[in-house]
Amino acid sequence: MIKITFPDGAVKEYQEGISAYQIAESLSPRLADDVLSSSVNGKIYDLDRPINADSTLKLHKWDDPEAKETFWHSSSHLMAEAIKALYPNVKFGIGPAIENGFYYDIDLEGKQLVEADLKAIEDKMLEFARSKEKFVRQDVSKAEALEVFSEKGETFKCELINDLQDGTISFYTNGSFTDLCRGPHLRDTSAIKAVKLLSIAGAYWRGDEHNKQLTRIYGITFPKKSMLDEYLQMLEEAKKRDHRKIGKEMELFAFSQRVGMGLPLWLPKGTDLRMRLENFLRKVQKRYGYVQVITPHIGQKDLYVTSGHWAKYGADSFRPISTPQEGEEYLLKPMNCPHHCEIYRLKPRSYRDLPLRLAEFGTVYRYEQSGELHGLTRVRSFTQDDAHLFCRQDQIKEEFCKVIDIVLYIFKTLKFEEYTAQISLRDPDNKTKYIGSDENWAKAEAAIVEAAKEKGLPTVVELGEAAFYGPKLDFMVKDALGRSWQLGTIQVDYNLPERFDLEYIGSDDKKHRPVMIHRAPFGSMERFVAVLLEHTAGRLPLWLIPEQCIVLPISEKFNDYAKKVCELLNNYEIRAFIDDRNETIGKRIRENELKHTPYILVVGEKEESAGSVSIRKQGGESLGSMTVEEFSQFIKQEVKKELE
RNA sequence: GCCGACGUAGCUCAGUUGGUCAGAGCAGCUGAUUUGUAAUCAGCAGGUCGUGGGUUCGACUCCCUCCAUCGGCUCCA
Repeated sequence: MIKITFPDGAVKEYQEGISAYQIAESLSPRLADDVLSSSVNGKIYDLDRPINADSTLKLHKWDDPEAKETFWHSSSHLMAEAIKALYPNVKFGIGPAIENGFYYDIDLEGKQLVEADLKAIEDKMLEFARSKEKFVRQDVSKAEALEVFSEKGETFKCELINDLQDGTISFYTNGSFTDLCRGPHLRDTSAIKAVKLLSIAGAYWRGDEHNKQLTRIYGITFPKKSMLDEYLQMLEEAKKRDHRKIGKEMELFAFSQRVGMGLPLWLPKGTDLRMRLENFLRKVQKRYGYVQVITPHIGQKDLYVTSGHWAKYGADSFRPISTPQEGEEYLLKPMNCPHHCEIYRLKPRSYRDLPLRLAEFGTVYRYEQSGELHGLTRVRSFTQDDAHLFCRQDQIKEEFCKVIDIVLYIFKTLKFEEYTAQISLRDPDNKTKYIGSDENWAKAEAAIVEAAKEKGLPTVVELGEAAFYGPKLDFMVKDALGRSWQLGTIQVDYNLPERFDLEYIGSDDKKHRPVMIHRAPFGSMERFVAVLLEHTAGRLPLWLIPEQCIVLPISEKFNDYAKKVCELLNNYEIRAFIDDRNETIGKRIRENELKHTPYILVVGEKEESAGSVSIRKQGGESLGSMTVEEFSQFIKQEVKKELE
């Protein structure tokens, strides 16, 4: 007998070799129907795989991420089976579950697959799903695995097998399709009731563009048809929140082919919004002891040779700008740090001067490949809310904590409740690709981990994701379609101080090397505005929105009064506008509602004689009438509440 | 850059198997109307149907090139 411990702490005894599914059956037939996957001793485990020792057991139903992963992983095998049935000559790459669904990379041997072909694959998948094919696990030796797959001509699989440890290799078979796979999988295919293949894309084998490009098919499946319908509905809804659409509707920003791709044009309302965000951050930064600087948009090539960026990124950047003077070359600045380093170098610095916090809303230019550009989230010209903190080694953690405070204050004010903080550390197996001493790296990494822990951030640690010059902490937020975007970033840098030979005089009267911290709480103004628009679906908070209220005169007779109201409100620094078009009041209300204007002020005879405005809140709620002064006080209160 | 999708007025979209198919709504302009909380009425104007080739008696419709946009991949200081 073996002891099985359940998540609630209960312990039950079972026959050795019992499966998770049998245990579920013993608990309740209903549970056995719903359970899709299990974790044994914290590792995801096939429901039918025998359990041979005392273990902890967790049964996963659809709502658990583990269940979805198993479900979608099995679905990718089901898709592979269908594709193999329809196109027998294909070769397979990898086919994992992803956050929303799954994909499989396939070498179609020259055959072109277009979206119209997907329907046939979907139908085949459903056919196999209905025939309730078991997922059968088989442990194999490395030699055996290689033999099986090389016989089939599955060169990609053989490459994978070669990298695996003998004794850890397993196959899974569903129907006539056998795949190299660690598992786990569903018991059989019958749980997959709804299938949708979403798109075809090219993807390079092992993510390397020097390798062969395979065809990647993305899909998603559900245990119920209604869930698929809901999901597709959700995708439609998300499209409505696309910042590119909202930005166009609200006239915030635009692109022009003639100006150039990826070069955003900020329109008057967008500029207004952006400046308000910048001022908001300027105020916060001032409280935290930052000083503002302004540096040029170009710099001599030598500046970037010194910083090391020319060697590392020069080939993939905008080409140098040459001048009438022979041999003179300038680069569009791809970052602000080298300029700031030069400011640091202007005079001898004392340990008493540190930390020196230089901030700049610095516009930078980076050459992104054309296919990479995406609205405001990925552009070729953008403005970082940049700052560089020059500090002593022993100040790193405190400075880090303060930056985290700023980021959290911004997130709180703008109601970004869902974010993760990604700590990117060195790849411990490949330390050579990083600049800086082992000792310094270790110290910096420890400081970041401690600071994140102290601030209670929801963190994930990614090994090997660090920049070449230092570890970093990134704040990731999701857009309308669930894609993750990096916003705020904090990075330690031991490299630039070295390269620019930065120093300070310590209390010991000796020269020391300062540490540099790069940080940008918004990330970039462009990306931040994009994510903010998707997050709020264009319903920006009152303190930020370009048009806080709109004044509607009932008829032409009251245009003068409406103008007066508007001017008065503007004097109170309230962003009020007037809509005196020759349209019915009903139409003007409708259109301003559709624009999500927070307050609509209607003025007619009653209001003019009382010196008041009649207030309609966005959505239709009436707030009665107030004098112009009362209303301006009211708006100020509301704004104050938002910024608390 | 690569794989796939798409490209008709400023915007959102119709346009059946190639033959009055160049259309609608909104926006714009002109006029009427002077409005009390989600669409007043009438008229006018707007497009070499992304570009350049080709097939055809005839192409928005079929084929090819290129360009742009969109979904991915690679990359992201």
